[in-house]
Amino acid sequence: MRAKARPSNGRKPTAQRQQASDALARARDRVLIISLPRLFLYHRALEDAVHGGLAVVTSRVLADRVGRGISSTQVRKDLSSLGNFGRRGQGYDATVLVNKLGRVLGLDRDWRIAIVGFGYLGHALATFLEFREAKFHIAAIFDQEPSLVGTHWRGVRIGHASELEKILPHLGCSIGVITVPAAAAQSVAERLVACGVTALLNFAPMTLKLPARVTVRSIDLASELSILTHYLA
Amino acid sequence: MRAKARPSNGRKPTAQRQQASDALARARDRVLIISLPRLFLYHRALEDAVHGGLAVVTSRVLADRVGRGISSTQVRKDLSSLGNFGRRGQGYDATVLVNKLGRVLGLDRDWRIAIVGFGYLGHALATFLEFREAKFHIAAIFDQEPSLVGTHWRGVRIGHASELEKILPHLGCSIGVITVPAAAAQSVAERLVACGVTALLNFAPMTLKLPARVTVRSIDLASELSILTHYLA
DNA sequence: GTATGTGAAGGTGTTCACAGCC
DNA sequence: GGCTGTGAACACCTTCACATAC
Repeated sequence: MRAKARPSNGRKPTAQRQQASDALARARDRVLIISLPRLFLYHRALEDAVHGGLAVVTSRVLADRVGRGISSTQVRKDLSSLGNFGRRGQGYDATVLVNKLGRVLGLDRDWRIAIVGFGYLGHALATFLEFREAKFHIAAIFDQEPSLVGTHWRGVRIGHASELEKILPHLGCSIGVITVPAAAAQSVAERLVACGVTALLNFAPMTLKLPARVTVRSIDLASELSILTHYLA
Repeated sequence: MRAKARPSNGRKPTAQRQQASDALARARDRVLIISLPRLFLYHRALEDAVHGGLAVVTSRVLADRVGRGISSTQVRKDLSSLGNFGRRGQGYDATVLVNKLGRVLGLDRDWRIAIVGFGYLGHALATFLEFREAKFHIAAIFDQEPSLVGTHWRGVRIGHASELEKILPHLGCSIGVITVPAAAAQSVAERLVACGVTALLNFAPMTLKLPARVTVRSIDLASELSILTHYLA
């Protein structure tokens, strides 16, 4: 005979931790799981629509504006997970939707960002945010390069990487951007977290090992290219 | 994101043709569907392992090296889809695996890249590839900025964006990188495709509409940040 | 008629459990 | 003992179909 529904005892610590962190993540999300990138696309498309004078948008119009093979059904499913503010037979009030999505995505308030590594990539990100994303403010910049340290970028003094602990804790940055070489990334990440940063955007081509409470997004240029080459090969 | 296999030109939409094209698409994928980013991570981790002197690697070791919550089962499933070259009881020959993964990812040969838009971001990518990814060569660079045009970057002359059609077709670039403002991206993409580029890495914050035969990967910095802010909010 | 919202069905990716082999 | 390889179970996400509301 076979015992059923046996409680899983004495699991491996890694598996257990994984499960616990999954459960936590689930509880925090509740509403949305892997649909976040889509919600962001809806938000952007709706901003454009509002800007272009559209007051009401249907799921079909929104799907077409987003492109990327997203269906109107998908749009409705995603939106309905946030509540019911469409009007049947009419569509969605664009402004209401933008606001709702903005709130869900955390785009209804401003954010302070610390950039570590101010080479071309750090520069690119800073410039991009500065003139395109009003909600994100570069509040701190660090680098190791002596010729950079002490200079200013749009009023922000570039500090030496070693000054991180001295400067950062006072600035209320919740987001850190890591654009340093792979060898330095793990250490920089840990130091940022120690200074109160709880979300990281990592461009270093490696996996960061950090406490589960820290949210990390990694952008791996080599990975993206090799996905392209796979399809070319 | 993987586009759905859709017959690109409606020459003969018979059931037979549909089935054939599906089978073809399946045959091309067969091995890998959404696991490509993981395969790349395995490849990188294995390169490190080989570099560090490991000759044999188990699925567990590989999983731990990759991190990111990937299980050893996941590793085995992914690898087994490429064939059976593990030795039961022992593990995988690291060198054999690296080579196999390299072949699957198209990293067993060199690639020529055209960059359009040579601001900070274009510069960052070029520099990154130049000194870290030997397989990728910057073969062409374009920009609109008069002060840039005519100058050289590592021996590559920076051409004016309007010269694209004149210069690019002779260079055999299969990959294009778009780091221009959103307003110019669609047009640039179409022109690159017209010049024979069939894979694009797009940094412009918008959706490109292109023929299905073109593979596109989009990196959207604002999207990544807003995913972070969602978890912070 | 038109478009939303949603349970149910269908697909796809991940995890489990164990057979097979060293 | 150890580790791979894999069908089956499971969980998740997407699509379908249609009830619901304007």
